[in-house]
Amino acid sequence: MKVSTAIALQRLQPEAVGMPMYRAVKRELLRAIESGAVAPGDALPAEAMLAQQMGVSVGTLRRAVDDLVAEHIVVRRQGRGTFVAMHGSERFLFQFFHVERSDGLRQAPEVELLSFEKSRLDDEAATALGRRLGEPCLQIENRLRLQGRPVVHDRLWLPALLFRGLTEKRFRERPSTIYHLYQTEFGITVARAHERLRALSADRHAARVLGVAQGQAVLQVRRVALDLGAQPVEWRISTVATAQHDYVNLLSRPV
Amino acid sequence: MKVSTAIALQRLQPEAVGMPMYRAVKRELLRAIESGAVAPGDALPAEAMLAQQMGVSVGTLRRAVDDLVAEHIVVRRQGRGTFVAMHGSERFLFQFFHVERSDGLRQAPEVELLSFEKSRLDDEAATALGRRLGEPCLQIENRLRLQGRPVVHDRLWLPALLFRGLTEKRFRERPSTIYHLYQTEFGITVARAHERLRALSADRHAARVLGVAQGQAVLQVRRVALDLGAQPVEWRISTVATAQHDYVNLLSRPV
DNA sequence: CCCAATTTGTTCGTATGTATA
DNA sequence: TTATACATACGAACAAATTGG
Repeated sequence: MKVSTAIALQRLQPEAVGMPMYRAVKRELLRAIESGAVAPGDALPAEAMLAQQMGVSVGTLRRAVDDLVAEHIVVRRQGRGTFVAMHGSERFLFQFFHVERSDGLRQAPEVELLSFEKSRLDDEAATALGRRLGEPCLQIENRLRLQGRPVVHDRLWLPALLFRGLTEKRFRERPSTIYHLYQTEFGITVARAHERLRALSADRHAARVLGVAQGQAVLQVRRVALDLGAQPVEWRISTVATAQHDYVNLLSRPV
Repeated sequence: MKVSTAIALQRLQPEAVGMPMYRAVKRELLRAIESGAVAPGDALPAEAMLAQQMGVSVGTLRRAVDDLVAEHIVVRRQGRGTFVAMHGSERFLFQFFHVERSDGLRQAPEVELLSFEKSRLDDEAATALGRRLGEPCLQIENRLRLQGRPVVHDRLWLPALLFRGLTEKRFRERPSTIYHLYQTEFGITVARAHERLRALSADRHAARVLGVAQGQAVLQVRRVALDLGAQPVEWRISTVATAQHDYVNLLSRPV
């Protein structure tokens, strides 16, 4: 694991910016992370070093990092350093996967690839991704199992321009989560997402994949995933069989 | 609006507590708010005053208040003060109401009371509320309209012991949201909630209330609302007609 | 096992800026 | 205008966790 001792950073002048210093510092750090100057998993330079480089006090630097921590963009470890957050199963489960068994049992799903093909963005996907209709994309279909049972059917649309060189083989042989693959192989970090949920009747395809009766009520989750710069990078429609599982949402978890 | 100039607060000794001072300060402030020493809408004493009373620096005091702000328990207003957060339509919409029209239009619902009766907790409600089976409760049924259309059917279970003296008249004639009523009339502040969502087929009752076909897929939201001390105070089952509306969830909103 | 160096975590105090009444 | 309150920024000291010798 690389430890950055110094990275290219702007020295900030007080008042030169129309915002508080700690905001400018945050933007500068974000820029360095987005640009790849510090890769996921790497440690940032120490706080004292960063503060000196950018010409601000340690307190101001920490204020900026506090924000990045709150957004899960970096993680602090006392005695070790501050690291660019990496996507892995823990974070996936915590931040991006909301389905668990009705009795509260929470486990990582087993993912099974159903299909992988080059395609073009339809109207809905193009709109969601803020891209042009008909733009080339990769379309991927997964089935997720929990406790051995098929529970989620995922369909993903990825703009081909953002994922150049992604093949079925590379996708299938990823060592960790999908978002980990985006991050390590394509420099795309999913920072947050918007989801819209609705109930509908399972169509023939979804029913077959999930092993439920056609017409059965299922939960549909439509997600746009955004990168660090808030640019849409993935459009996903998940269908969830909620006979024995729930979609869980915690409103205002305690700190 | 009352402005507290001094409230009963413990003076904290460093090291006397097995946690950082700012955590102890936060707990002490929470205690004061829970006890009603500062009522919702009231201003806390100024930061300098609080810091002096509790024997900590302003920086430490602010660190504690930062946490309370993040949890929406208090709100700061520069130049005015720090206020105990009040439940109102804005907060309701922002934190506890997740249904909006599919095109993204977000409005406060019109609420219509369908029934109000004294009852007893069934197994499911008792479990959710952490109370004994058969304990007296109030059971309330509402219909919520968005853009004139019936969209949500709510059933609420309230432990009678926590809402003594709540009558249909008082409930019906509340001037604002339900959570505002809990807060102002019963000293119960809903601070957060857990929700579990699933899809199912509308039963006859829900279908009639929402004006959809029986057997139509609808979204069911089961919510436990917790007060400041994390005690369950309300159990609610909402049924949402998602033909033209969605349940919206923002994962990691930016700060 | 202990020590020393490094890094983040906590706490203090002070000064100045900005918004409000 | 003045006073008050929160917001930003600085600098310093020590505590706690980690790592490597």
